[in-house]
Amino acid sequence: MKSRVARGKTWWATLTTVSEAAREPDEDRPSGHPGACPNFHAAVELIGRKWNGVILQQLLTGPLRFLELRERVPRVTDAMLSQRLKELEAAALVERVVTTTSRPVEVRYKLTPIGDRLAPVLDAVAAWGNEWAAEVSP
Amino acid sequence: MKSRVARGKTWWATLTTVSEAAREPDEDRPSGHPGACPNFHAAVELIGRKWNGVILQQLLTGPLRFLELRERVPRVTDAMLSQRLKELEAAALVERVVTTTSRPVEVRYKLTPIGDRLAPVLDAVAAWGNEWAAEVSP
DNA sequence: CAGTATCCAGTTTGATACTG
DNA sequence: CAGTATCAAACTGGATACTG
Repeated sequence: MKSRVARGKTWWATLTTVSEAAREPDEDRPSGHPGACPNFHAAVELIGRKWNGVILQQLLTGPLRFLELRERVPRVTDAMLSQRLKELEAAALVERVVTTTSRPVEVRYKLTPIGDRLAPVLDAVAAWGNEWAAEVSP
Repeated sequence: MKSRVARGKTWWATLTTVSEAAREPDEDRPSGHPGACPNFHAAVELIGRKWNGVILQQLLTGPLRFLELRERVPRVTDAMLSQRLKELEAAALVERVVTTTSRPVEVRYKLTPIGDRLAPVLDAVAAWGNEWAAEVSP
């Protein structure tokens, strides 16, 4: 296998760029009404993808190594975490930084600037999540 | 088949309540560090679930009927939309209102109060989504 | 440590057709 | 209109074992 970012063939892996998502057909709505914004659509499904929200939330606290991340994300497996990190890297939200080339290597995952700007978004989700929880289980 | 909310057996359909989600094991993190908040985890994956984000966004503009919703949510199918609406109803975000009992019946889906409070959250996601799109495709 | 490869069961989706 | 039934195909996630 050649490239990183290969196996994670997912809904959006079929799009190479966000701009493609932006061109997301959306056809079949002949005239008028607004319909959903493709950017929103892509964004919400990316961060809501299983594990991604939690991974991102943890990285918001600072760069983490693979194992650190794994122990902070409850039931995730190596394979899942690895795949999700590749997807997030491809989406330009996360950067993979090799700290040491001497073996064993040290790798850190850190948010990119745009990834970092997710902070208020995830905070808003977390805040709502608590209200929701309080609502549903009084 | 008896109950509404039956077929959509999904990750979180295995939890009956949000409070159960809150008790989500999270075990295996013996001591210390914060780890992810289960409320956040559940919330982000619920709204990020395929179609849910867009459905919710559309309902934020006001109550909609089944077909209105379907035409506003790009590629969704009847079956998917129906299933998602049942899940959102079970999650207490959406309320199903039967407007007319005379045939053909008229049904409207509207957000509950807690569902309505998602507005700022989804706005934040949308705003970020646009920044992200601009970033990735300049 | 930081992953990858493989296998595979279980879910999720999508098409299509049909009902009250 | 507002869905449900059914079936096949696609994708996902998890376990296990292995590498540099």
